[in-house]
Parts: sequence; structure tokens; C-alpha cells
Amino acid sequence: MSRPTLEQVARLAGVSRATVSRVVNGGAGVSAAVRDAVRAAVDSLGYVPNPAARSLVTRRTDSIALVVSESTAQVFGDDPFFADIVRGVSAELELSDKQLVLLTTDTAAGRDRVRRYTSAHVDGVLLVSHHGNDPLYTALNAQGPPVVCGGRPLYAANTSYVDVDNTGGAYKAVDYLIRAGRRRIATIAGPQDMNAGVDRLTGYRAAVQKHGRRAIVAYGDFSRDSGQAAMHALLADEPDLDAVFCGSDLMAVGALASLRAKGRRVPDDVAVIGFDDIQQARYAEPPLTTVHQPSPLLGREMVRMMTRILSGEVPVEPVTLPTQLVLRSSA
Amino acid sequence: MSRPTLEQVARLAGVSRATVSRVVNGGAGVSAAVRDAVRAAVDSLGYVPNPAARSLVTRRTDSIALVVSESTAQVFGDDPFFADIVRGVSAELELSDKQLVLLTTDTAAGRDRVRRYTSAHVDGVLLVSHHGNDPLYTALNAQGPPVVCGGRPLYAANTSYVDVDNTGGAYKAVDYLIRAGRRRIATIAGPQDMNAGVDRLTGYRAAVQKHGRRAIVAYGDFSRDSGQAAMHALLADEPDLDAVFCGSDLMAVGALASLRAKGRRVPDDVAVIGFDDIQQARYAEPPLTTVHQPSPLLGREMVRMMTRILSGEVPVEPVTLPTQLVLRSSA
DNA sequence: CTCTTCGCTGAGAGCGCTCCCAATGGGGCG
DNA sequence: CGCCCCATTGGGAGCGCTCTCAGCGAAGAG
Repeated sequence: MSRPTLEQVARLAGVSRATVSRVVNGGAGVSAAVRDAVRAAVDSLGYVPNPAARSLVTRRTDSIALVVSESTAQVFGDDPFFADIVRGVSAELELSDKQLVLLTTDTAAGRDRVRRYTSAHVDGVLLVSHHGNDPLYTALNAQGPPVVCGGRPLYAANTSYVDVDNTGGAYKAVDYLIRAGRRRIATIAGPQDMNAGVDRLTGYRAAVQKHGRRAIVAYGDFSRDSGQAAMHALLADEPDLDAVFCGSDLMAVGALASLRAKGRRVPDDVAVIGFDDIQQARYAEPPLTTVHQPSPLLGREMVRMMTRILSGEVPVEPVTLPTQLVLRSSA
Repeated sequence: MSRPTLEQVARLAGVSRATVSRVVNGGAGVSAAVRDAVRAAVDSLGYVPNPAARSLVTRRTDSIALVVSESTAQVFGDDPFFADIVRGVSAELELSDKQLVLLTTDTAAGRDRVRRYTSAHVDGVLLVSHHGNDPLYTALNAQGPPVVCGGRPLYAANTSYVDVDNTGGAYKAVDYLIRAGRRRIATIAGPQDMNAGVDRLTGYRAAVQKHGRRAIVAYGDFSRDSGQAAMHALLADEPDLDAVFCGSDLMAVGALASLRAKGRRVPDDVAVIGFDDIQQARYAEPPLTTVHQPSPLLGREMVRMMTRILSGEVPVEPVTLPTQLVLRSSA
């Protein structure tokens, strides 16, 4: 009735527990005949190793945690970033036959869980989109399992992380605007306590400065509404701007709405470029020129980096994934 | 250096392993003095129970799996449904201090994992948005851990599931259109191998029939593009329709684009109602009247149902969560 | 032909925890 | 005053697995 154990498989195959264990774990050092007999027994009983028993002795759990702040998911709303990451992580973990444990850090209880769980429940932690001042990273790092961050941590040195080339992507976007003849290029920057917000602004500044232009900066929180509000303010302060680079597609969509409300034509009067390349960008009015970032790949790469760390490779170099400008109609 | 064990806590507190175990698991049947001493020892050593050792003997893992088909996440794209569910599940699981294990079923390897993992790795399985012909449900159900479905399974009788009132929501929407004086009301239905697609169409048919109208049905796959294409076809076949109820907001947004392209004014010429109430609906042009469904709550309720099952309650009645019509400008 | 080597297999000791059962002692009751 | 009961505690077995180590026979070397 209940699940078969190694012992039963061993009895059926007429060998010892140890031999069955060897076969189940790859079969090295077992003669072909015995190996086949054991495999047959395993199949006939439908044996599946008990992970608890295994991890009790190996001290590995073969599962890794993905830690996200719930507010992240919430703030982003329509932004499929979160789902993309999960998809990438999940797909890549499948290859190494590890489990994905999802943890949330918003409530105090949640953070507490993260702290407890990461000690013995998982072999490693994937930390995603934490704000710069997040004490969680330090706490995690001090305490044991290896940590890989998604996005460059703002204040933590000596970290393993995977990031997309936010700075370069922003630079490319602004550079494109300048080459297209735009004169007064503003930006709607994201939150400055998140690396994506900071780096995209940095890229903007670099491009603007390189061409001797003046930086015109407004701030949002990556959300659509904040983009709309920021565009509104920008239009009031700098009526003659002719381009705006937005730190996220959602903010760009908001900016588009604001520009439409003010009767500015896009891209004729004002060019708009976003960042992320979410689905909505394609269907925006007009379709949004934006910087594409490979979100699912970010998830995959985090797992790959973790795998390397787990297999003893150290130090591990940070990885930065390329971004690329996708030209549509808004610029 | 390494993690402290029960034994060490016991030694420090001057009691036996059994007593420490009792305290750690609630402290019933332990005198107050001893309990405090043990708690102090636990804190001072930073003791955290080893879940593998625990689950080896209790035969519980205190973790439950959320099984989603990756294609689901992919098809939905901008649809935050998936993220919402995860959020709800995660938040509710936190309360009972259980882990969330995420599994994906798209690749053959993934399905295989689901089959293996669900045997000893998790106490229960939450199955979400599986298509009607999905053999996974039967496989899971036959084999052991309790299963709770998100969305009424199409072909599986005698199931524990939580669903939103798709039929009722659709009915309300169409009923509203009729009362608003619309004469020729079409629908763009979702895929008919998913319960949401079927039930929303059923609600539409019920309302239309009740008022003696003719059903005008086109089909999409819940995606924006499919909605746009379906609207296009509908307009060709039924040029004088004056309302359309869409099985998803994304399809409604597509329909809006199609109507705009054909020069039909919304809601003046054609009223449009969607389903889901995603963020985009609010920002559609015009803002979309839609049927709100409580996605995060769906996740929570699935967990609650699972908790009840796990604590021995049986049979468990299916739960249907209410939907409500949100009036905006498109109808 | 003997000794060493090597490939394969089995025995056994735990991993850290829970839980059953026995032991202990103090208090209430007859 | 003796006995029983109950609340509290400790002892010990064992969950299913891995892994070290020893044993064994066959094969190769001298």
C-alpha cells in the first residue's frame, strides 16, 4: 500500500540495500547484470527515493529558493517580469532536477520564514529585485546558503549576481534619439533605490553628456500612473522637449497617454522610448520603441550561476545579459 | 560551525531530546520553567529544526506543490492571472507555515517530475488552469497526494476545486447589455477546452436565450490578437451587431482595436465588455467595462481547501468565488 | 603456484528527529 | 498514612537512505 523502500527493492532484486542505492544514483561500480536486475525491480515496484531520507544524510535538499518581495509583483502589475523570471528559473532547474521553492518577503512572517527556511530547507537562494536598502541580502549572505541576486545589488559588494545591461540599453536608446536629430531629451527615471532605476538613469546621463546635452530628469516608480504624472510635470517644466526616454514600458505607456492628452503627436512632436519590451509595448498607440531585456534568460542564468557555485566553483563572475533597442513607431 | 541539533539544545538546556522536541512543537505537556529554559537554549544556539529529519518520521513534508503548465503563463502574456494566483497561494501558505513548490508541466521531463515529486516531496498538489483533456489530473489523483484544482476540471468528476463564477459573471455582463438596450449581442468566446472558456460561453448563451435573442459566437484563445481577429470576422459576418461580450480582457482589448480600425465607436456603435479585470482594462481606450474575478483570492481559497483536506475533512465541497461587473466606459 | 590487485558486493553505522512507553514524583483521596 | 493518578520527563527505537569499510573471488604478476 505505502511507498516501497530501498529495502524492498533490494529484496526483490536479491541484492543489498547498498547496491540498489548505487544503481539508483547512477549505477557506477555495479555490474551490468545486477544493474539491470535492480532497475527491473525498481520499475516493477514503482520505487521513488524518499527525498527526506536522502537529504538527511547527504545534507543537500536538491531544492533552491526563489525569494521575491511580494510588493514587487504587485507594483509591476501588468509587467510580466516576475512571471518571466519564474519561467526561466523553473525551466532551467528542471534540467538539474531540483525543486523550486517560492518565498515571499513582504510580511514580517515572510521574512522570518526566509531566514529560517534558507538554513536547511534549500541548497541556495535566488534573490530577485530587492531594493537597495534591503537588509535581507546581508542577513542571508551571513548565514549560510549561497545567494545569487537577480539584478546588481546596490549596496552589497562581492556578490554573485546576474543582471541585464541596463546602463548600456539606456545609452543605446538615448544615443539613438540624438542621432535621430532630437535636441531636448528628457528621461522619466525609475526608483533610485533599485538598480534598474539607477542604472538606466546612468545610461541616460552618459549618453546625454557625451553629446553635450543637458539632462532633464523626472522620476516615477516604474508604474504606468507614475509615468503619466511625470510626463505631465515634464511638459510643464520643459514645454519644448522633443524626446523622452522612459525607465520602463509601463511608464512609457503612461507618458504616451499624457502626451496624447496634451495634444503632442508621437513621434512627430515628441519621441518616446521605453524599457523592458513587454507585450503592451507592441500594442501601444503608437507601438512603442523600447529596449528589450531577456527576462526569462535572466532566470535561467541565475540558476546556472547557482549551479556553478554549488559545484564548488568560486569565485563566480557576475553576468550581464545584453539588451537591445527594438525600433517601432514611437521613436 | 554547523547547524545545531536537538541534541545540543537538550544538553544546553539540561533536558532530554524528547522534551526539546515537545517545546519546539508547541510545548504542550511541558512545565513552564522547562519550556522557558528550552526556548532560551533554542534562541541562544539559533536552533532550527531539520525538516528532512522531521519529515522522515512524520511522513509529512509541510510543503505543497503548485502545478502550472508553462504554456499557460506564456499564452497569457500580459495577463497577471498567473502571478495573482501565486501571490494568493503564497500568502495563504505562509499562514500555515508551509512551503510552496512550483512545478511546470510543459516538457515531458516536467510532467515526469510532477509525477515523481508529488509522491513524497509534497503533501498536496494545487493544479491550475489545466486543459480539459489533461491526463495529468487523473494521473495525480490516482497516485496519492490530495489534489485541489483551480478552475472546475472539465472531465473529472468528484473533484475538489475552487473556481470563480464564470457562468454567473458572463450572465451578468450580457444581461446588463440587454437591459442597456443592445439588440445584437455577440460573444468572443475563449478556448473550449478550458473551463473558463466553456463557462463564460455558457453564461452568455443563458442570458441571450433568456431574452430570446440569437447567439452570435466567435472564438479566440484568450489572447489579444485572437480577440482582434475574432472581432474582425464578427464585423464581417454580422455588420449590425451593437455589442460584444469578450471571454477575456485581452481579447476585449483586441476587439477594441479592431472596432477602432473599422471606424466603429465604442460604446456608441458597439458596446464591449471584457472578463478578468486586469490592469490594462482600466487604461484601455475607452476604459473597459469588465467582469472582475478575484484571482489572488482563488489562490488563497485553494490553499484553504487543501488545508481542510489535509486535516482530514472529507468530502470537501467545491467553492465558487463571486465575480462582479465593473462598469467603465466601454459599455 | 602464491601473492597482490582490483572489481564488485554486503554489513552496519548513523543522519536528526518524533513518538511510544516507561519511570518518576507530587498531590489528592480513601 | 497508604495508594492511585496524573502531569512531566527521559529512554530508545526507528523513519529510509548514503557511505565507509571490509570481504570475497577472480585475474594478473612474479
